[in-house]
Amino acid sequence: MEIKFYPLDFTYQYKDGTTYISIYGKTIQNESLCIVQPYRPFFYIKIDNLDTKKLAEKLKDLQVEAKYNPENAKVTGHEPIEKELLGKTQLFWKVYVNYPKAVPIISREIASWGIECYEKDILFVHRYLRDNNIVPMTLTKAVGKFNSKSSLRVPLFEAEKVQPLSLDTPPNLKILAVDIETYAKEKIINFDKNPILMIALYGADENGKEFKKVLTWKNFSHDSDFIEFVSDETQLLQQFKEILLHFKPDILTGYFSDGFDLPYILYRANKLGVKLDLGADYSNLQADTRGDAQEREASITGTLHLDVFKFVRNIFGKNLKTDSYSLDAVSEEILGDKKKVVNLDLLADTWDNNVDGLHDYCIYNLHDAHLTYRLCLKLLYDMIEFTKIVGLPTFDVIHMRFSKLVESYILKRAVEYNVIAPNKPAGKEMDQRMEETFEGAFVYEPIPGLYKDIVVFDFRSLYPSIITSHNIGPESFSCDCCKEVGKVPTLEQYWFCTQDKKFIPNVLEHLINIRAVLKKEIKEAKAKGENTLMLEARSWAIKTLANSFYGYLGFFGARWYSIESARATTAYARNYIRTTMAKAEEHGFKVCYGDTDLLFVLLGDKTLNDALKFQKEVNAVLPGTMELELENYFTRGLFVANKSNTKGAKKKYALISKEGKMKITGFEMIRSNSSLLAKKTQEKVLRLILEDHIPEALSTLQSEIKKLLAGEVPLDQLIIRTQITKELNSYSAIAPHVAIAWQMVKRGEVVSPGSTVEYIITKGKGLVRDRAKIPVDVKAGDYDAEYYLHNQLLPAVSSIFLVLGYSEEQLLGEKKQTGLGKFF
DNA sequence: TGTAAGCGGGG
DNA sequence: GTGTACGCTTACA
Repeated sequence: MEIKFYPLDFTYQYKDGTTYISIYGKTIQNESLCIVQPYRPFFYIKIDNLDTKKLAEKLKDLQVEAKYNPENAKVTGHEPIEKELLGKTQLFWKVYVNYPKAVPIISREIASWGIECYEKDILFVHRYLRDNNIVPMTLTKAVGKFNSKSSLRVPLFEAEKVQPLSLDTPPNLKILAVDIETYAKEKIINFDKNPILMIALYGADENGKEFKKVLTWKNFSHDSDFIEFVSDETQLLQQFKEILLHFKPDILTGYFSDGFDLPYILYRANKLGVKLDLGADYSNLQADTRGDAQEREASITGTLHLDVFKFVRNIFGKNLKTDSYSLDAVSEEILGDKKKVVNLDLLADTWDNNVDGLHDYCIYNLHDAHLTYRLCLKLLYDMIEFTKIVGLPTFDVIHMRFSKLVESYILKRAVEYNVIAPNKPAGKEMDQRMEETFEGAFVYEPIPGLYKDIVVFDFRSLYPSIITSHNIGPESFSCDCCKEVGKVPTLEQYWFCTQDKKFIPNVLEHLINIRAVLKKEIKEAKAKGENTLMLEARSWAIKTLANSFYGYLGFFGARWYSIESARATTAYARNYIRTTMAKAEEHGFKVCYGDTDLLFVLLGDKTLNDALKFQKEVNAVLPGTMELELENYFTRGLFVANKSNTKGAKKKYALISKEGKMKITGFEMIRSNSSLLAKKTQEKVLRLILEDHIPEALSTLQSEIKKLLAGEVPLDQLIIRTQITKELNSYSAIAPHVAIAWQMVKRGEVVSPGSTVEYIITKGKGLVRDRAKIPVDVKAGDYDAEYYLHNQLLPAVSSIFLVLGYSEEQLLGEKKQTGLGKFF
């Protein structure tokens, strides 16, 4: 018979001389099951001029003792095969062994004979998926029969054939989020000493019905329908297990559940003798309780465990503004919702002495689970799209950094290209690679000033398009045929083949092509008013992956490492931006700025049409997929000088479009630790200047100064926020924010690293830190105007006015204006 | 100025 | 798990 299903989670086992892949998934009828199929472990060896007869004999007799394994490691067969390694087609043997763990054992032995072994460290499940082109999360077909004697928690299907059907993904997955609260008197997390006090679960069943629950083991009066009391911690864990087995989530999610919640649950369960055999095969919850918490992984066979934090840290965080990946910060940015505010330091005391106070903590606990659930739901599209491109289990994908994602994608494509993967570096080679460096992008030093009529061009996907257009990669480097014609500009000892398109640039080009198709689809779907979230997630996934190829080629741990390729890519990029600048000048344009792939051109007495003509001319000679795009036209742009000297600051400018939209880059005063007064004034002033109202900008600033000095600025505009980054007593210098933190501690509040303190600098004499006060204690007007003027307001705007010819003294009205307010 | 340790997340 | 293994900041010689 034939079944259609979506694969979610994978494992393998060895039984009676055969290794079976287990695929846990859901059928299109929404039923969970396990599909098993035999698959043989193997790796490759290079057969240069070896005596193959002798080698075959040796392999046949080879047997390596293997402790803790089902049997001694043996070779079970071999077959010759032609494959390409780093651009050269050569003869290899595919060597089969008796079980997956025999691969490293046997290959190590063969390597000691001086024979090169390849693909000996590719995970068995990954190997199976790639060789059979099976993509997790997508519609798949299996042919075989059900085994009525399944010893699993789900039906067992024995497959003769498993094959992909389409890229359709499961329509409804049951997600359950988990979050725990633990007893903690000190800051240190101690699995052994401190019990779990409550466990929150939030999810939705297949009908979309909300499920919410907080389990806890102390009674108190309350009116919440989601709280369930149990007798003790043992029962808490027991009930957690019952709920999981009853709810049967397809996806179990958590926030840092790999490193905290699940390891903690497992540790306590082991200590209290609760068996957490939650796996579909009755295997135990697997979680590391020791070692580096950041690198831990937790899993339940048959259930897809997704730690949202891991996905954010490794992959999604790049396009978030926040640089903290705490649940609070990430939820706020993605969901617009924050954690509930409770004092966790008081939880242990509340637990011991004031049970009625526990209700707030239960609400807090549930809310964390709810946030996690919503984050998982929101990010699931993105996780699935990476799964589909890379072709590996979602669990594995979210644990990968970009280098590994790129490599996994290349490895998948290597199967169809009949390419053998180069080995990972080890020992000396690794050390050597780590020392190799390469020059980055070119940034033009702007002349400080206010400019008008700026046209911004950018090279679309610069690095990927250079790699594909110039055939850059380890296989095409230093070929025999193109020494004269394939030279890299400014790096002439390097050349790349101009004859055949090689593997790496081919793979990347394919990625770029599917994105181009996708972009069209998105446009069409949008025109029809259709939901494009999934397509956009896919497009984003492909773009980020494509953009990572360049970094991958220069990454020391890469199989397809090629520092020359990375160097050539940036050399080409620098050359393109420079020659394009020169060409703009030839066309009579003045260039005011350029950075990596961006080019800022002044129209001067020319028209937008002239600029388009220039663009067309540039594009006419650009090779391959390279393209210069017109990004935008800005009516005004401001470039300021560095603080320490008069040179133009790089990566720091403000632009305004015809529609009045501002684009501000790099002005570091726009930071969370600046007061609202500084932020708002800076923005107002910038806008006025860019809108060509320089006198008004000046008068606005001066009236703000006047208000400030007169004590009329509202206190909420003067609050300064600074983060406490370490334990208070480890600060050697007592800055104002540390002084404030101590004040708060004296009042019984707890200030832990990571928390932000707020303060206002008040009037008076002496040290600034002694005059820092908690905002609620400050009376209106009781602020140190001079401090705010010189430490907040002026630093935010002085570099801006300096460009226009106004010194600080002039801003303060101490000197007459000598500035020119000139245009360039 | 260079290398080692330590943190991130979580209560 | 056919093991690894990130990247930045801070501490100290």
